[in-house]
Amino acid sequence: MIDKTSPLPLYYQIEEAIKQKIDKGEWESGSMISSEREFAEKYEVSRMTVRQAINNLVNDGYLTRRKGKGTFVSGKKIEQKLLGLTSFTEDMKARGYKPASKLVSFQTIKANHQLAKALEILQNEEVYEIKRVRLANEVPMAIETTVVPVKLIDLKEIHIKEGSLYSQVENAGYYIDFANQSLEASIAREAESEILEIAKGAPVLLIQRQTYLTTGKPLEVVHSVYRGDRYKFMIDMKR
Amino acid sequence: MIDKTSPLPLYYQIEEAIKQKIDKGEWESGSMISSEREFAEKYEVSRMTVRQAINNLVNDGYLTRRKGKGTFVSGKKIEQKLLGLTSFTEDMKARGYKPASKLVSFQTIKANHQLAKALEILQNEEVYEIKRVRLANEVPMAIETTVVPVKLIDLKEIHIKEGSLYSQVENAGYYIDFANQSLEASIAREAESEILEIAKGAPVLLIQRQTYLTTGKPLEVVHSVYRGDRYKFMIDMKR
DNA sequence: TATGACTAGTTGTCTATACCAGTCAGAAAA
DNA sequence: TTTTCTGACTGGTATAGACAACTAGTCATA
Repeated sequence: MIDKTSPLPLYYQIEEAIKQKIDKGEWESGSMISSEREFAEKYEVSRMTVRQAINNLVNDGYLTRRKGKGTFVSGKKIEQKLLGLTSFTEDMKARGYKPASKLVSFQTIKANHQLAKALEILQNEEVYEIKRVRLANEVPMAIETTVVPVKLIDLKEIHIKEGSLYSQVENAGYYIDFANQSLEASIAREAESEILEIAKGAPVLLIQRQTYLTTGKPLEVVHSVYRGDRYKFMIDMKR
Repeated sequence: MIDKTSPLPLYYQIEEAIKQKIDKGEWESGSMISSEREFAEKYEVSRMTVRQAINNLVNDGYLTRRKGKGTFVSGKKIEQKLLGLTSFTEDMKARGYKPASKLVSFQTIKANHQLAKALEILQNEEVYEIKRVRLANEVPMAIETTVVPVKLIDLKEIHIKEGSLYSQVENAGYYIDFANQSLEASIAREAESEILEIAKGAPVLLIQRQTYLTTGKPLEVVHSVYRGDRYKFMIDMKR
């Protein structure tokens, strides 16, 4: 299992062994792996060597440590990777604007055909629809609509107002598996142009994101409309 | 300098101390920092503790280790980060389209005021202007215009046709320091609409990138126009 | 029935030490 | 003078052990 005579470092061999188990799906997202001491005993190496292997996997996003509890297989994170493009709050702060988010509406509606298909639920099933306006220095910059199936999770408006949807999802025991996102230029429709205070037909950026859970089911569909005249996506590569 | 009675871990205090020196510019890119053993002696901690601090900074991209030589303040990376958004070729392949790039023109022109300012050269100085059309399955998807000061590097058309500008830049002994990129929705102008085979006034995505060398001078200005109706930026987050 | 103390388990931090593996400059040998 | 070797430096790997901080369950007690 581990070859002590190999020129490959021990920690690296352990790292690969663990990574394989995860990639093959033998160890599922959210499940606890052996403790550091157990690994050390099993592979007949010191605990620090096991820690080095695990550290690398934590850095690569494969594992998550919880002090006092253990080490767990990560749900695949999207937040960091999306950040560069979609974390409006961070983005605005970095540019010296005051970001704000206004909850426009929070309601349960019945899924139409398109939504039902995207979320893999039946037509007319209930979904939460969360509409927010994103502001920079009080100026509306984008409309963001998030849709989540009701049967998946019990959402409270109060929590939406302050915290992250994703933390509520993890509390409910779900883990995000992957997401895909698309971005395209388009033209403002009437309802959007009013909220964004731009002319109908003005250029806008559409961003759509679909997020999937480890269960294989979709968690959410997010639809964002950014005004094209004021909002520039800036991506700084300064380190 | 380091407070051994503080509840903050020692490695963390060291980490912050080093990070500060770098952020403040006291330690320049490419310069060597003290060896691990020197830090250990200076802060009166064990070498392993210093290593933990340095490890974190290496993971964050602040430092680079070179076995047998020392630990150095990193140059800032861009290519990987740009990839997700701008490597048209990879992007198209991943989606199963056949990407192609057609060189429309390669010429030296005199910089106008705006270009001169962006590239930090004098007005009317010579610059290379490289215009390409990006195709997917023979359909034009984007126009890309790259402008580089002539005095910076000796570019050959033949090399532009096949290889990367960046490899030529590194061959000439220049290194990219950082870049910034902006992305916005806009409307196609006449010249663009013709090449992209869309209507004048149709929505397009504008992407602008400015790249800087470690010398502090700008290397290039890249201006891209993507058609909004056909091109979607897809960003997959599958790990 | 609650509450609090204890305990066994986890990861987190830190030490002191050892040897390995590159790098480079200067001393020694050719 | 040129080449080779050696030694002193660098980071890389690995050990064994200690104690701290945190979690969750058990068990005795009020």
